[in-house]
Amino acid sequence: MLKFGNTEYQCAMELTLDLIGGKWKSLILWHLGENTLRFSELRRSLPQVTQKMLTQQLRELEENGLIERFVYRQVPPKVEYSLSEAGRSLLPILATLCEWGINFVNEANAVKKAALSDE
Amino acid sequence: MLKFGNTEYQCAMELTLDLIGGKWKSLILWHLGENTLRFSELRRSLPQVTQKMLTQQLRELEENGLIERFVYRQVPPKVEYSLSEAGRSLLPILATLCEWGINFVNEANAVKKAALSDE
DNA sequence: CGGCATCCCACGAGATACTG
DNA sequence: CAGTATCTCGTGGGATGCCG
Repeated sequence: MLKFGNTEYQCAMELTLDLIGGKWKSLILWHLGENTLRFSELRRSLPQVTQKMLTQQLRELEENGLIERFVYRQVPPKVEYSLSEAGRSLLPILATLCEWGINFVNEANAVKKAALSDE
Repeated sequence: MLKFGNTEYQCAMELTLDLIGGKWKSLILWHLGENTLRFSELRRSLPQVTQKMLTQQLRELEENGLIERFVYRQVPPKVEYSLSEAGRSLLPILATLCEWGINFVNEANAVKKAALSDE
């Protein structure tokens, strides 16, 4: 039995999904990568995500200590986001996941092509 | 640019999320693991997921070739689910993800305890 | 520029009932 | 037992407008 915050989890996968399973979270983490990005840059690199959703997911990621938020006290405002150390430790795993995905579709497409040329 | 089915993806992470990013998908895959489970067994191991949701996610996983579904033609019906080869190839990555999650909360809790004893 | 606050709708998902 | 089908409701999330 695992505990984090005020929630208890039956298994580690549930816990992990709460951390990075949000609709856009892993995509955000992945796009941040080793970079530090301004809010507007992040928006541009994730056009599918609305501003509201992006803000919301960023807040949750920050709360859980996966990313860091740095506010420049100036006008006009400037806010930068970057991965925390914990966030960075996740990057290699996300990279593996991506490779797996690419591999998976490549094989799937290869199988389909072979089937077509059989007809 | 990647293509799978009739969808095009800007980046591999998007593609991967479409495959396993569904609300319960990775949890289902993880619980299946090396086992073959009947529908009812799966339900019992995932009490948070309603029957409707479970069926739906299973269908999508099957469509994408991540799991296999075997129907025994008998009354009462019996249906078994197991990971496909592609699905099994994902298991090690999910395991790493779990470890990361455990590690993450352990460190977070340790930090919190240290802070408390400082007061 | 980087947000909240508000309004509002669509659809995700639960509950229930029925079937091969 | 392992599903579909139907109805329903709550809320996730889009659109818009305002603020430091």
